[in-house]
Amino acid sequence: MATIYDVSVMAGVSLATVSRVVNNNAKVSEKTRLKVLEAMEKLDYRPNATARSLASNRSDSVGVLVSQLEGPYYGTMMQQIEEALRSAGKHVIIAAGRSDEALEKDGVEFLLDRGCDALVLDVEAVTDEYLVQLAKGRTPIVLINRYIDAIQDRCIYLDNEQGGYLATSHVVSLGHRDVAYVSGPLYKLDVRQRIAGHKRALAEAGIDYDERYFVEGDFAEDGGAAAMEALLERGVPLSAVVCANDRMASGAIAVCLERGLSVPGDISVMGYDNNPLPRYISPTMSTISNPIHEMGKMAAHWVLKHVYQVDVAIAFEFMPTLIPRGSTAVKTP
Amino acid sequence: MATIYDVSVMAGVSLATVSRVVNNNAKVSEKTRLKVLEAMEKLDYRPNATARSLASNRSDSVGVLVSQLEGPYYGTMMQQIEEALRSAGKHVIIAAGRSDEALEKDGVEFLLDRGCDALVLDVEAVTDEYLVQLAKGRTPIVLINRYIDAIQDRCIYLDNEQGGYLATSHVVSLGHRDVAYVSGPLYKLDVRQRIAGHKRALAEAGIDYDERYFVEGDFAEDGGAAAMEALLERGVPLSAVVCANDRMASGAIAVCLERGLSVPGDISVMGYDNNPLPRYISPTMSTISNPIHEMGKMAAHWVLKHVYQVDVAIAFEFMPTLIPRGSTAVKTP
DNA sequence: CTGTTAGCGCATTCAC
DNA sequence: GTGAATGCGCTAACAG
Repeated sequence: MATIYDVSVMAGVSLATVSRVVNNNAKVSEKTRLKVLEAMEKLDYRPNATARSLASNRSDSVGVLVSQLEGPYYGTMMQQIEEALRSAGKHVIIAAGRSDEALEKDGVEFLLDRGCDALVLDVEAVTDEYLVQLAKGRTPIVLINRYIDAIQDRCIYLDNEQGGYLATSHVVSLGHRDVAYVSGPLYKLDVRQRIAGHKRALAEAGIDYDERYFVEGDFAEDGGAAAMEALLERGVPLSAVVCANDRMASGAIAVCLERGLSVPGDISVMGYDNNPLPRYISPTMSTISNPIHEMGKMAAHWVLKHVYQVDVAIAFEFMPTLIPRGSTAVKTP
Repeated sequence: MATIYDVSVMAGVSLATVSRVVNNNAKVSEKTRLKVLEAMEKLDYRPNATARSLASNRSDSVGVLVSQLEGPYYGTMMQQIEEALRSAGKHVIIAAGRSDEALEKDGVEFLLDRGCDALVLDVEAVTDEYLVQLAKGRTPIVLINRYIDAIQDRCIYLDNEQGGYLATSHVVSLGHRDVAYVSGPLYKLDVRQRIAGHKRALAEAGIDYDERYFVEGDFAEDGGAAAMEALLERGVPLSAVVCANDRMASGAIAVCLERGLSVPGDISVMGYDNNPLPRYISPTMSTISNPIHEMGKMAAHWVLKHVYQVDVAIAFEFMPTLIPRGSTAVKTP
């Protein structure tokens, strides 16, 4: 592997001059520049990113920490981030936190130690306090899917309260009053926000909140199925079930159909996230859009703007929208 | 940020000694070790990975290049790789190649320049020759989903020919003889291998291969729908359609149902990959298992074994299996 | 068992 | 416009 020194020798110039033409950040006469370029070419010289990083204290790479890599959710986000960054010559180092506080912190430290120029975090287990503290450090961070007042200028988030509100008010507006809610794990902030929106929609319709209509799920299809079964066991009248994500809604619908209940004839079911599902599925899923890819892209733009001085516009808050489809319908008497 | 020097001063030892206790790779008296650990603790010392990498010529990170990050396919693979590597204290740097030769090469060079200890590649646009050459370099590489004879000891792959064979022989064994095939993009090697298996199954059943029963698709749902429509337009008798992946099979089924054709009553449809699909979908998808997560894990193990001297067993070839479900049935007269 | 010394490959003052 | 010198933080011989 040729080094900058080899190039300088072949070009008959100093090492500093080679560095200048490589980085194109100082005046170099056209003549010597050409000599250097020729030598670089001949030696197939490629700068050593590690050495450059050590000397300059920049790495041209940004760390991304997500809670998991699989599923329809993070893949599209990662794709957007990688794409936006790579097209600006920056690169991505990935770590997965698995919704575990220790693992998330470990991931952050790893990315920090690797000398990332910035961190994009989609984390849920660490505390606000930790993140606020982290934000004071030398490495800029930007949060996806999380709003913290003290560092709101680094938060790219979805208005989940509004999303929860939209979902429930949709079924309420169809005439449903016996509306159950299948939430995600309660330790997650966005889950609690969606619940708050759900409650607001109920209150607005003058419907009392009733614990018997609530089940905590796990965001997985089987969990949605189990939740649906639990609700049916409870023997309370039920005409609509709002789920905190599409996967649980799928499980809930499956249980209904298996028990001979028609969806949406007997029970309306709402999802959340707008996951891609096969087009021939029946019923199609009424859901709430979750523009996660937009947020990923925006997080990348935030980094480009604040760390690499690229001139791009930034939006912080994203609004969910209702996508009514076939799994919800007007309440029949 | 405290450096190793700060620690050595506070502990009253030399810089080399600190390095020894950090790396735990040489005898240090228990007494001085404790002094050092205490100083590290007090200063909240964390080694600078970049400097360490430059000095030692190792980075404890491995590069992973995939053609895309989104979709059900690569997420689960990435997850397995990250998990296996992280639990061994190694880390993952990701790049996406987007099935473009230039981008794939660019990704490889980036990962190489970052000083990755090894590369895991799931690439399709670069030539065998390029990869063989790359394998001769100083950085070990391992290939997923690609078999190259000259470097077979670095290939983790699925027997796609066999998968293609299984898919088609399944419907043939159900009595179908008018069997269409919707392939993926022909420039992809695994696509051609699946086709070869398809042809073998036909030949074995004494069915002549007929171009009118072949459509090149794009691995996307809409492409599968378009392919199905094209097949129906052709006006040839049709009793089964074998698709090169589940997503296209979904599109194909959608078109059948929209046209009032029953699946599998009128037409049997086969998928490939065994993607997760909602449990309430009807018909359920007959498919071929593609143990991509296993292959991801194995690639990580390969790296652990050959680069980091961890003692693990390696399997190179993975066999697809038939998963018959509801979208295929015995041919009715 | 411990300290000294020399780089790893490059960016970045400073002189000239 | 160009070169010489210094150091980024750490590892790895080599002595002792």
